[in-house]
Amino acid sequence: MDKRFPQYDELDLPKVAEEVLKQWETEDTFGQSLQLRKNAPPFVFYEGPPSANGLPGIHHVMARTIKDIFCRYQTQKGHRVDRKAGWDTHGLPIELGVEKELGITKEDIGKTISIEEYNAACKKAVMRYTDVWNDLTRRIGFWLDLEHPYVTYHTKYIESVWHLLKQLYDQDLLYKGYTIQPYSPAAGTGLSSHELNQPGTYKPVKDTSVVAMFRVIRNAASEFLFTPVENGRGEMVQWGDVFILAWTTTPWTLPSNTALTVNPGLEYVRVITYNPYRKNEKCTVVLAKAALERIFNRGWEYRITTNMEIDAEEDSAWKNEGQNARSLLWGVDGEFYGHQLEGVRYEQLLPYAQPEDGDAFKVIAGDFVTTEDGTGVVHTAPSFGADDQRVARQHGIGSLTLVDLRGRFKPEVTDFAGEYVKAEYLSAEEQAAEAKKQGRDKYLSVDERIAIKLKTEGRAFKVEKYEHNYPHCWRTDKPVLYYPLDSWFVRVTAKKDRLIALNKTITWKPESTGTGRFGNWLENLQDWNLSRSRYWGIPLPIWRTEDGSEEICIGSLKQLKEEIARSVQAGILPADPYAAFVPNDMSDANYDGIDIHRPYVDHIVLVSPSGKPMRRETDLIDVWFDSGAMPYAQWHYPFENEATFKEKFPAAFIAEGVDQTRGWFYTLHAIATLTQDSVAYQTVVSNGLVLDKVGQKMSKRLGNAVDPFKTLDQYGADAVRWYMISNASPWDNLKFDAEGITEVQRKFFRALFNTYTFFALYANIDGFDGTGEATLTESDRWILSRLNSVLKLADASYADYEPTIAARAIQDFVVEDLSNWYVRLNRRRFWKGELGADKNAAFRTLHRCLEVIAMLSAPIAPFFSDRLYRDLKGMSVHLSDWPKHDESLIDTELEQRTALAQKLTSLVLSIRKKEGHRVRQPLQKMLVPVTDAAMRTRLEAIRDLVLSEVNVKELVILDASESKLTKKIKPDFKKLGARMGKLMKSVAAAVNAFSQAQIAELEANGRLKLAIEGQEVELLREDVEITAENVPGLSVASEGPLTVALDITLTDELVQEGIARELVSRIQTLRKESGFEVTDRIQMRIGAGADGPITAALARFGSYITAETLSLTPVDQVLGDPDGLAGAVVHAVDLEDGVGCRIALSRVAS
RNA sequence: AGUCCUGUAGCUCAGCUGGUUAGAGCGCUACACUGAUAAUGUAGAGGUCCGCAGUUCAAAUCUGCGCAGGACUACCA
Repeated sequence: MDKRFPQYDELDLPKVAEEVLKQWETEDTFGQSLQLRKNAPPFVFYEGPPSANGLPGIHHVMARTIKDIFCRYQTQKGHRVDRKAGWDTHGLPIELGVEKELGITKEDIGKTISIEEYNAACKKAVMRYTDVWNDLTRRIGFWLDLEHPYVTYHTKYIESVWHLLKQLYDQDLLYKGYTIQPYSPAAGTGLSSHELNQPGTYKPVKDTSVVAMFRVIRNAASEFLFTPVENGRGEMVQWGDVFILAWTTTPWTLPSNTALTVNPGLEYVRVITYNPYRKNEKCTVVLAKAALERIFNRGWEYRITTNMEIDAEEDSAWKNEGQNARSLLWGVDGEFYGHQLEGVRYEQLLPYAQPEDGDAFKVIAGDFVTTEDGTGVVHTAPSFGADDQRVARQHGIGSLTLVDLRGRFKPEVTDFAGEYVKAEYLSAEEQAAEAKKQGRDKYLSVDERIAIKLKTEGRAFKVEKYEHNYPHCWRTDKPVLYYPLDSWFVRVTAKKDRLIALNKTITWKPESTGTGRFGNWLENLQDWNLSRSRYWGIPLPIWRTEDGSEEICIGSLKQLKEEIARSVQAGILPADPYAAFVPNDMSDANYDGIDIHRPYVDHIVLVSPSGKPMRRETDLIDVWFDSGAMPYAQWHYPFENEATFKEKFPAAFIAEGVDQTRGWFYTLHAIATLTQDSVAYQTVVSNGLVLDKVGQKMSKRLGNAVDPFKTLDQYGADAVRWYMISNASPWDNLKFDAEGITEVQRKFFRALFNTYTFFALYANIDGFDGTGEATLTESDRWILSRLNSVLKLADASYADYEPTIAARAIQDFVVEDLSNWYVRLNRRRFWKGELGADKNAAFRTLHRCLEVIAMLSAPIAPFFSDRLYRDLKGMSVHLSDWPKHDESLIDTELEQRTALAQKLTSLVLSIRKKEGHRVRQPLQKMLVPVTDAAMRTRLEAIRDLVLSEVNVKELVILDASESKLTKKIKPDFKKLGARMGKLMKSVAAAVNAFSQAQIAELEANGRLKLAIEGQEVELLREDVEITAENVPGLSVASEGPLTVALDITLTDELVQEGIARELVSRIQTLRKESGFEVTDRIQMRIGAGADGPITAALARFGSYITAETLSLTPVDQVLGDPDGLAGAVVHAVDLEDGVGCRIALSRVAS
């Protein structure tokens, strides 16, 4: 037999994927698909570069699947979709990984290991897992040009980045500033705000918080705080020293305090009380009125001033228990506004050092001060807070920076010199060692010891643990400090309006990420801190004279060479270290011949216009700038490929995880806006997280991470991809459950595979070749109509970046419509009789369905659909053109009609079930009452279909209006509600209570007047739904408006036919069990009692039985002694209770 | 603390331009079917549609306030 259509024994998706992958590689199918669209309009996709120093996880399968889907879809739609791979190769994660491997810290770099060696190690480390990544990319079927990736450490890439920086510089969008920045002492670098905004950086921590007491110096400005008070004995006394209360959660910054900030517009109060940690020591404290309750909240007792002294003396409990006492006496004595406190001076709290760059220790005003927390007075340490620094600068206040870059106190802080300011910077062992030194069981943090010191000195009013969220370094997990640093910034705030306006033109999937998360981010934009004090990254191309008066930003290697030449000429640089480089030679060899990373680029000293030496600013740039520069740098634009760049900018589509919102999505957007005044991408899909099956984040620590390779091995890429896409929208988090993949495999892929196998089996037998006359039946037209509806929906969904809708529609079609309905109903047409117009129609229809489904599924399941398409059409589906949907083939009426047939069928089957009649037992008739002509027409059309489905001989259509059926009436709320309004409830109640007579009247007249709540309302026939509820005397089932009655009377003839069918079924099973081919002819003999039901059935339906079973035995010889049939095997068969026979079968040699 | 997303059957998800029996698949139970068969059909059990209030004749659907989970934002002294 000619096997035009390959047949398979079983479905093995991983094997299919492997084989198809091999085919792709030998045929270069990807290359062909690009070649095919060489001159087609481009669809531009940007691949976000992964960092190859870590292993890929299952979430990468998700992200890459999404990217692949739309690239494949657009290719099928006739676009040229180039996909250049890329690698993100610089940055902190890589450096920290290398440090760990080499067992060094940042301090060692340049000492125990040269920068050269260190960077070489980074370069090696970063590409370590490229093979693993490439393997994953291939195995999940993500088509990407892995042969020509862009790599961010290549000289060409860096040159493009320099060019971008120069553009920013020339627009005055790059500046150097001394600012307070988030700084990670553990990583040894400042952090940009978007690094701080990585998921999980803000964590709840319990810090020691202190309300410190700053002693006011008495002078003219503060005199009003020193007013004497009456002490209860009629004497006017000075109530102890006067203190300003200020709260902090970072006691380690107190030694660096240089000012106190109050809100000039807020009300403050003077409170007379006692020091909570010093028994019976009077004091006067100043704080915001609104903070009173919070500070004096421990059941501390409020007393009017005059009796306080006496009460305090009498209250021995208070005297002895101090802070633990039930009550602390206090009284408000004087109110004033914050601005009155301005200029008040106080004694330095912890006098370890004096600021040299300005005034200090006085009260200043700042609008940012609130009373939501603390005392309404902000302890101000200009070095460790952005607000602090700004307000201090405004008031000429100096600063103290008593902490070094590793997060340790400087020597001046004698009590704590050299100690880390955060306990988290010490390992458990170090903490234990420190505890020993301290002579304690447990290590006490600097914060805790400062609090103790203040308590003993009588300068603490309140010490509490305070839980709040604090930012942590995204790489080291250690707390961040705010620290004054010199850095270079991109002035993105200057273009804030453009950034916002351009964002509004971007299509975000889902929309809320763009308007909410990203939109809000842009609204609160901060300048982009570009500096990183590290080694492995793109060096900042700015050279400066020592005094900073002259500087130059280099935008190309050519320019650098020219400047070097000038410097050499001026005698500043002995020789050109890049002498080998030839400007304007764009060959890779020329570019790869030099290295412009540190330390090489650091050795270059340029000459300023006035002849002074200029050295490079030592910082690197933020790696996020690297990846944000990929639209330009991947093409070495503007030095090469200008046309290519222009054609491929901006991208039509990008996709990454939501975690990139403030990462890559932002840097792409910022750089494009600032340098091109354009978006970098028109559509962005941000996918959600992949969680484990109970909804927890996957992590190595929890051991619930899923290995992508094992998953692919086990299920094949198609099933994994299909599962991920069909289960939930990409932007919803996916609870990854392997059982879901199994289900997809079983339902969708097996149904599709079985359908194809079925087709191939009979198409091969009949030698179907797609030609010949074809007369489409109603069900052919139906499935083609459904197919076109699905095609239309899938097309629109893919175009709208809604792959889940497409996947579900395709899957439903395959499983329900095609496999469970069309193929099941039409089975006989495929194997019965010779190849003719009808059979041809069946083959063609099924072939078309499979072919289109292969094309629709190709973006999501690229391997299996390619195999399917190749088997059907002999070419790769990925080289095919997306099918056009044919509106004329969509027949809604037909689809509805078939839906009606399906519903009717299911109703009849449910009656059979209820009455205990199996489907093989034919029944005489079914009755369906109808209410209108349209319904009657529909029923006529599906009559044969339904009858054969449910094995009933006759369908009687009853006219519901005339018969004596019991009726049911239901108001149409949508129609009536609008008209009846408030009366609706009563109307509904009245309608539901209608008698059969009333229903009949409404049906007859078309209208009925009702009295509802004293008003007359008119009910029209269209306002209600009238359905038949019952057919007296018959077994009935109904669903909604549809009712079916089944006549279950059995005649002898019906019983015999049932037995005949039963026999056919048994014989077919026996044929199969005996290993006969579907086309084999047989001889048969049946032994049964002479006057039993089987004999009667054989007498009447013998020829039917022999025809169905391909039996050559003459009908009148079938009944006989089974043992008499030569070479046959005899089987005993029970048809139903008490009815049995013996059957002999033998194959006739063909 | 604020913003956004999510909350529907044991599980995964539809439905959500308001309309009266809230659906599917999986899983479970029972029965049936058998020329695709590790498939399929029918039936059953399983729901305070997260809670409360409001708008409305009518709310899973719209509004407000909560609760839970997640993501994000924040210099929070």
